[in-house]
Amino acid sequence: MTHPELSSRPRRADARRNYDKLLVAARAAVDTRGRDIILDDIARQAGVAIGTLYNHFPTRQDLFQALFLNEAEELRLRAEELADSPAPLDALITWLRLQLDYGARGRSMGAAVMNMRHADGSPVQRTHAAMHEAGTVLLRRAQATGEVRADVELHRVLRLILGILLANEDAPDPDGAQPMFDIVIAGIRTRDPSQDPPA
Amino acid sequence: MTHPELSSRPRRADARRNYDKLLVAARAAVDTRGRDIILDDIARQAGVAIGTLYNHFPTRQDLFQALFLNEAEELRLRAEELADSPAPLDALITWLRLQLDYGARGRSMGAAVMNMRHADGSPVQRTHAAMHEAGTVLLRRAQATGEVRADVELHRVLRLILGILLANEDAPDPDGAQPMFDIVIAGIRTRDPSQDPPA
DNA sequence: ACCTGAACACCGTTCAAGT
DNA sequence: ACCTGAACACCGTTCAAGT
Repeated sequence: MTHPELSSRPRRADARRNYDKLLVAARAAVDTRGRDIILDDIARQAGVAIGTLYNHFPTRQDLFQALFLNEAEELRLRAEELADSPAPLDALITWLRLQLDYGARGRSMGAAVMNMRHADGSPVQRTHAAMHEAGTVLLRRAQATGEVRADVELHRVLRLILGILLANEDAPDPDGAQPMFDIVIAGIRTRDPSQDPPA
Repeated sequence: MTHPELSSRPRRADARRNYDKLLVAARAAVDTRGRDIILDDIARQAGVAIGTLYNHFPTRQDLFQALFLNEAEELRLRAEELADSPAPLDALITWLRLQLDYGARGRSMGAAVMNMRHADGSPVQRTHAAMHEAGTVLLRRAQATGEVRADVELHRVLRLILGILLANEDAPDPDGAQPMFDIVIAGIRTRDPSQDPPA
């Protein structure tokens, strides 16, 4: 479930149990309340004292980071699976769609965390970099066919997807993400259809 | 400065002074702290008691709405000025760029407020509707030339621009808005350049 | 018709004492 | 090496008393 080499999961058995219970409770809290989680509630839900929460996660960021490491790892894996698809453009779009879906589950907190600056060599930074590299492969392949513009940079597209998630959170129309996603996809494709391969 | 017919600006002179001082202080607070304004600070900065702030603005939303009515009015005016431009696509892009610039000034709170659902007939709702209609004229004109896709809806484009603003707030690269904006513009244009008018 | 500020509630964060 | 929870700080919100 968690990644021993990346997270700072404690060694002592009871501490590890508390750590895991906190993550489960925090994940549930984020799914319902987004960024406005109440730390006291999470600790109570996990059955530990508030000090224990602070012990494992000194800052709010530490908690969020631990929560979404797995998500980023999963997205890296999905990118690697898609990397030998015979249809590079479809593979890229599929993966970007996954970014949108994952983000919607965690109330966009995962994408938001990955969008921030992180200390070099830190678990988040390395996990993010790995996901980013795997996604870049998909992008380069789609660019090689001439279907996606050569000047497109992955981090801008991912940030646009984060923007779609954020802008739809308090929106009157909660199903607005898909058409916005379609505009972004259209925006990274080459304008001249003659560059597309034969259908 | 404020719109008598739209805002609920008080009639009594002293109350009106307090109301205005609160708006000035609130605007400064939003510019620096974004959505995380501290109501106590605003009241102190305005030189009134906290109860007076609540008196004029029962909820946080009321305060934000009062703050950004003028901004939406200005954007409506700009759209009307651009409506008889000889270059419809440029006019639309110019106006969308203004949306981005205005949003960046108020830490995206203005765009966020306008993106929410409002009670029919309320000042915000009417101001937003007026801005939206004026912008729709620009969009329709650009669609009539065949440069912008016919299925594009203005509120989705505006929400994408809000997304750009939100996603760049905690971003490592604060100048990332422009290239993201360019992708969105490319995404609403027709793919086949033959539909564009001669350059 | 509006202003004031004390009072209360809620949540975040620390830290001395414990195992 | 970790857990506990009381203690404190901070901020939001209400409301009785005032002008």
